[in-house]
Amino acid sequence: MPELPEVETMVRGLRPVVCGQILRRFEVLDPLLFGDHSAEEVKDRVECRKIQRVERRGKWVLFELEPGGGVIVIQPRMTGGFWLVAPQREDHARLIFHLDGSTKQVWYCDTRRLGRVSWHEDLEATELACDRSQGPDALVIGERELADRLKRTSRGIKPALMDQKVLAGLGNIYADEVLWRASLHPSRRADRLSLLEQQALHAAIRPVLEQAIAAEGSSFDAGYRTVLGLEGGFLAENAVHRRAGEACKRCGELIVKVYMPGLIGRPTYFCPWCQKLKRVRSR
DNA sequence: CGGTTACCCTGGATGC
DNA sequence: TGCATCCAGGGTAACC
Repeated sequence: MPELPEVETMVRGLRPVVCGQILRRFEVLDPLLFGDHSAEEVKDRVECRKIQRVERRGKWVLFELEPGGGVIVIQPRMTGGFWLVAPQREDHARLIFHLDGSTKQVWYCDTRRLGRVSWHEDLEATELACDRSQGPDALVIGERELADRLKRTSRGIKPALMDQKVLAGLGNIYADEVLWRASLHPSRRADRLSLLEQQALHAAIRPVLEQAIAAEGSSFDAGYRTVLGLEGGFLAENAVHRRAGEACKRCGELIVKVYMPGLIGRPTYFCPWCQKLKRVRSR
């Protein structure tokens, strides 16, 4: 479910309600979600501490507690999400943050239970953990840095963009949208883009993500919702993802859906006219 | 080492 | 209706 725009939307929704509040009780309904530190251990450290800030790094949510409380890091992965209102499916609730404020509790729900919860002693340790599995955030990365990182892999440009160690935040939906905007075929080799193509690619990332954030992310089926239970609107205005058979907004060619090697079980959508794999030789 | 796949999970949609 | 199969916003361990 959540890629960068969805997680950013969650964080923006959580901040005004959660920041400055004491985390009275950290109720753990599903201890399977925890990593190095057990649920009990985390409870001991975070309960009765003030939540100072809520931040996003790539697709991760960071709850920074007052000194001594460390940092709770939640990776929603495919189906994790936060609810300020009672969740649609209360049986999918995995955590409950009990607070003092007018919003008494914040639910964390995760249908498929693929999400993970970790805890780190302080900001420094959190930073290290983030850097170990994530590259620069997609909203922050510079053109040169992106180009340098793409030069280091011979994979297709789409799997490279989805690799969180290359840059953090893009997933299946927004990789498709960024590549369409930059007019690049998803199977182009990441290390063989021209300078112009590198520039076009970098220039496409921010506008796509910002438009998606403005729309509060992408919802379909029973998946992602905002913290208030609302659907994100981006898939009503996007270019290619989940639009197989529709006309390309740029050239009118029909959007296709393919499964590319290296991306198991994840469909790719693109415009075969705008996003050509090979240059057509003119004669 | 880098690239690819197998697998972790569950529920809704689709097909027979 | 009932049951099997497929599908899905992610990430990582294990394999070649």
